[in-house]
Amino acid sequence: MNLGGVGVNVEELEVKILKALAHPIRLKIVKKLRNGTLCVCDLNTDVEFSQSNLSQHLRILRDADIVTYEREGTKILYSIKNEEIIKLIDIVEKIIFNEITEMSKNIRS
Amino acid sequence: MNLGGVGVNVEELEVKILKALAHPIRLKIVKKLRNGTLCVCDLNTDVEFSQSNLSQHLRILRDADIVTYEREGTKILYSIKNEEIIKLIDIVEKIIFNEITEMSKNIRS
DNA sequence: TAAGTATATTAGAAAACACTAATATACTAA
DNA sequence: TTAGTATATTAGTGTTTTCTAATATACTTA
Repeated sequence: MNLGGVGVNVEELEVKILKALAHPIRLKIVKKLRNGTLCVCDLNTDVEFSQSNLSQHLRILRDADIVTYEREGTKILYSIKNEEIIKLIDIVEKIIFNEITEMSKNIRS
Repeated sequence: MNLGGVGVNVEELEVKILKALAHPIRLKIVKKLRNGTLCVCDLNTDVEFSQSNLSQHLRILRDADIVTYEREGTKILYSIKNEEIIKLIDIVEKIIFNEITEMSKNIRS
């Protein structure tokens, strides 16, 4: 695809989205944002990751156009940029839910 | 989630699916399989990747439960295990399509 | 059984990614 | 202007992923 003289590789962008979501911390961040806007400080309540680390993951999500942010006073508020992202995650959850349900059937039989 | 004494980490499985799809070659493989079953030899027509490399990527897709395979004579036929996977990819495509459409609007204005 | 075809596995080197610690930036309030 | 709070960036190191080349396995057919 080529728009206005700017070469764009669709597959590359698709992979970028998937890659950005394919990390436990980043997936957790996006899931938290599913319920609405949060500031970095809210996201940072997790002990699992350091502030620096969180910030780096947020950058990857920004670069992949998965989240946007805006300043509000001293805080930075993050939100999911695109409703479709939520659908994507919902589907992944559904896939795993079905998989586990299937597994449990096999275990019991 | 804990089923039948087997500890299962949902998030981990979700990440595994996303990770498996988050590679240009693997995404291409899955897209080819979207239209139906193919043998490794069909997938291997691409010059982009070697036989060995293809085989390794197929393994990753199998491990993530994205594809299944069955032998038919001398060939191995691969197919997508789960219809939901197709929906997932369709959504990723849609996200990028919208993104690019939006981009092109901004370029022209 | 031997040779051929299709596919998988292994080993090892190069590239990409992720984390920690330290430092920088950008606001706000005193 | 100074100090304080919130967030981002950088550098460096350890870990994971990816690729290539070589080899192994599993069928089939002569």
